[in-house]
Amino acid sequence: MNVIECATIPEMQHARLDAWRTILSLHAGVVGQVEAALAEAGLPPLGWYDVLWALYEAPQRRLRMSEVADALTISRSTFSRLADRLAREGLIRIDRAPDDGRSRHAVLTAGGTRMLRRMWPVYERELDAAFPQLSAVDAKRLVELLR
Amino acid sequence: MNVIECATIPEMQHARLDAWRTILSLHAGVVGQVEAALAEAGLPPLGWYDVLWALYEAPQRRLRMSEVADALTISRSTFSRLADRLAREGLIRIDRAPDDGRSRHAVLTAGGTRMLRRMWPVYERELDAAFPQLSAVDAKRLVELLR
DNA sequence: GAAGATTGAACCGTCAATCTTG
DNA sequence: CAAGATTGACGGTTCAATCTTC
Repeated sequence: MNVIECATIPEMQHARLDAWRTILSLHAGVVGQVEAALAEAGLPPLGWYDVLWALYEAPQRRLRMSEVADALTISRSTFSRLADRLAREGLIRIDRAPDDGRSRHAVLTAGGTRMLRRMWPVYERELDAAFPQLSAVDAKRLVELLR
Repeated sequence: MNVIECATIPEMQHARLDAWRTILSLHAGVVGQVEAALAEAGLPPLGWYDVLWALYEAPQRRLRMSEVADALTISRSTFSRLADRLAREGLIRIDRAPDDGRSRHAVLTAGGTRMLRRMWPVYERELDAAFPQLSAVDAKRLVELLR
């Protein structure tokens, strides 16, 4: 993030830049803390949580492979391999889609739900530590500003 | 991000969670757009920009290897290899530290500064597109909320 | 022996090519 | 041929082991 020619950049640019830099550093910091806490607890990485949570939210606890990839902003091939790992641990199942033979569904298993319940408290604790002073009102204002 | 037992989570938790989710999705979206725009323009990835910018900001345009790694929240070994690539392209130089023989300095070259000037406009354009309506006042409020 | 940094081996992510089904 | 998904090959990231200097 930068202003190579400071004098030529109007104030709005600087303020936005500052906001983006803050978001970047906050993001890196919190994600780093959460990853460390999960590893410390002998739990899988954050990426696994994201998959389990996406399926938990979905109707029938299932989504098409490409829907999960899009939801997580990762490529289809990346999710294909990630899903293999999760399936090998019994946290999800990969089924053929009943209506379209080309498509597969990633399905959350009971073991996957249990893992979600084990990971969430660790995640939550780090979020609480990261935003100790943020009130509900401030949090809502934040969401409004960012959307 | 999750509330497995919705009813038991107080409102503050939910609002914070919502804020964090918003930050996550904003981050993924903007970073994705910037990476795509850089690749489109035949420029190096965002990680290279971060290195060049960190050095540009530093006194004497130089930092110890581990200082760069810490600043970017990546491991020392990752930066060691990343620095090799940048040095191979002539964007940085790696010097022995004058005072401590164990330490090395990553030093921004003239070519590195030129690359920074080529990458920044592309980056900036994507930031403008990402925050079209965020005023300077809002941006400042945002930074206050997050710190 | 401790601190700064780099390397070997294994793992993860992506692109392009491929396979399968519509 | 088009759409959904997986695989091979390649490059990037990490941990642990190593090397060098204090």
